[in-house]
Amino acid sequence: METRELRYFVAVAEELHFGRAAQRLGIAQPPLSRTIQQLERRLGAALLERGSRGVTLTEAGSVLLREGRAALDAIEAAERRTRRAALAPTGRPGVVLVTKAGATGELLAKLLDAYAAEPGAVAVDVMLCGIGEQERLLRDGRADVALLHRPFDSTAGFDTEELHTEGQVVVLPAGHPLTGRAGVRMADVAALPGLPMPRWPRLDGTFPDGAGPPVHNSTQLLQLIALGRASAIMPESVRAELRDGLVTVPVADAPTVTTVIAWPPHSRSRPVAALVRAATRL
Amino acid sequence: METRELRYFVAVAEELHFGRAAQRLGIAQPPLSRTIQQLERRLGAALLERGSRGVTLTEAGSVLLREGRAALDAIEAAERRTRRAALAPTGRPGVVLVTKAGATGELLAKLLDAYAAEPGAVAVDVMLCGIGEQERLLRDGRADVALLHRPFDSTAGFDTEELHTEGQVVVLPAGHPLTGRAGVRMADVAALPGLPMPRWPRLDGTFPDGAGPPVHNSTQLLQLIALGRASAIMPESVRAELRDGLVTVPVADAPTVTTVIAWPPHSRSRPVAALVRAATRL
DNA sequence: AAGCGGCGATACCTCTCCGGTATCGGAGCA
DNA sequence: TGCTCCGATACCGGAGAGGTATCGCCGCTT
Repeated sequence: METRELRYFVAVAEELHFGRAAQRLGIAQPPLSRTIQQLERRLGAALLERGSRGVTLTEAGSVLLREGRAALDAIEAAERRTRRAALAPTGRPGVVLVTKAGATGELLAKLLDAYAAEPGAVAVDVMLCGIGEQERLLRDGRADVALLHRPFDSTAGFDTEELHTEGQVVVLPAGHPLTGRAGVRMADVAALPGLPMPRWPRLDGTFPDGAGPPVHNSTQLLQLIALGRASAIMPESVRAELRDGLVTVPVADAPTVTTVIAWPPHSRSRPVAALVRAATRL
Repeated sequence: METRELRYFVAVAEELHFGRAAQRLGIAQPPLSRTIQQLERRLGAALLERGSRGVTLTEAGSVLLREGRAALDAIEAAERRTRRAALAPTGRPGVVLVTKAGATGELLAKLLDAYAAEPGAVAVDVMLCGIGEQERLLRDGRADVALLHRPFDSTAGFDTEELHTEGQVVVLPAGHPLTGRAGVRMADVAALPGLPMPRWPRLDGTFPDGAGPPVHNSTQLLQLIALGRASAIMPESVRAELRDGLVTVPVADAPTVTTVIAWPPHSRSRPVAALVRAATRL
């Protein structure tokens, strides 16, 4: 199977429309139709059901969509990492570390310091990204290593080491009645009147239904809380970056949050290994 | 990057010789040279150092070899799993489970029974293979799920669930002096006079250096032990399949062996998920 | 029922590029 | 100074990728 065929199929499977897929690929529709037919013939499998009511995926088609995306990511990763390896004139390509903006501020600083002190340390580019983007960046080779937070981020398919585990706190506007309490439970804060939990965007950019305000990053969120429009359950370490007007109360039965360092299993290059070693020693 | 280019590069990188690589690929040498040059130009990276003393990999080349192999495996896996999904006329493709021959006999039987009792269970093809082959089969799509044994097998890049943990025992010929002991330590059995530890083949089929007899499977090994030519440290569960003339003694400080069920992270098809669920309920 | 629009398949052409053969050029070696 | 080994280059023929024009089918409209 050629990369081109796979790219074409994924486009059609995502659009479920040959014309639009062709446009997206920057080619005409007939060669696309022909390529997909060829692919189906070579695989000996019907991938698409062409009804008059548009195109649908067969069972085999949805398997190929899932697996094909992963394969295309792997190819893209190979390409990008090779390019980066070649850029480094000294034979020591830099490492790209990705983490969520606003999280792990202190831990990250300590990690970078600890690694930089090692003999043979190479440059570490820090990349900050939004919620849920890290996995994709790690998978397609734009990043080499990531700091993830379980259970929010999925670590499926990566090697990981646990770095830090912490409880969660509820963040409230100063002066809220619960503020005086030494600790609360999930049930106490699940539906505070007038202070709904915020909604975070999904990977495709849309928001789930619900009462809470949509937010894109933790700065927005903290501001909304200070304004008395929301409350949120967050890892303890947000305390370090709290502004005036915000108070935290520990939530006894909230799931604990574990910060892990993650990397693609095949890419255990020397710099990544050293970075992981430095991290586990913190 | 096209699959063809990647396949060609991997062949050359493995052979370190354009002529032999071309032969292996079934093409002539000139188109191969040309394709590699094109790939290098498009990547903007020198992949191979052409010296008069043969070909060597550059830093970027070894990155592409590592990543490229993974990518090719992913493509092969996509192809195979799609073909298999299409073969099943009922919309319920069978699942291929792979495990080492001679291991996990009882556990496997229980797992298959438990899964078969589930509603909507599909056919499970059991594949038995040699040491260290499972990971490759899982990665390139010939298998969907595997029973692995940590710490012997690497689970890098797979999702896993632990099923069973057990200690290890030393297997000795009946009548050996240590036989009467209730337990021993690693130091006691590390170098028994006349009973060396066997040597298992590496992935490439060669054997490490050492005194012990080379063996390919546990039947051979147990026979050699019965003949008084070797001893071995193995998981407790071998007791179930011991023949006459063999005795086991627990080894207190041997690392414990964990049987895990593993699957590729992207391939969480419904049948695989059901199989994993059945396994964790055992 | 006839007409129309949307969409994928087909027909046919062009040109790129893949693979083959023949040959070159440089490095080691006798 | 040849000889050999090996990768690069030159050049050619054919498969195939992509383009345009058009067909055929289905559903909707009037």
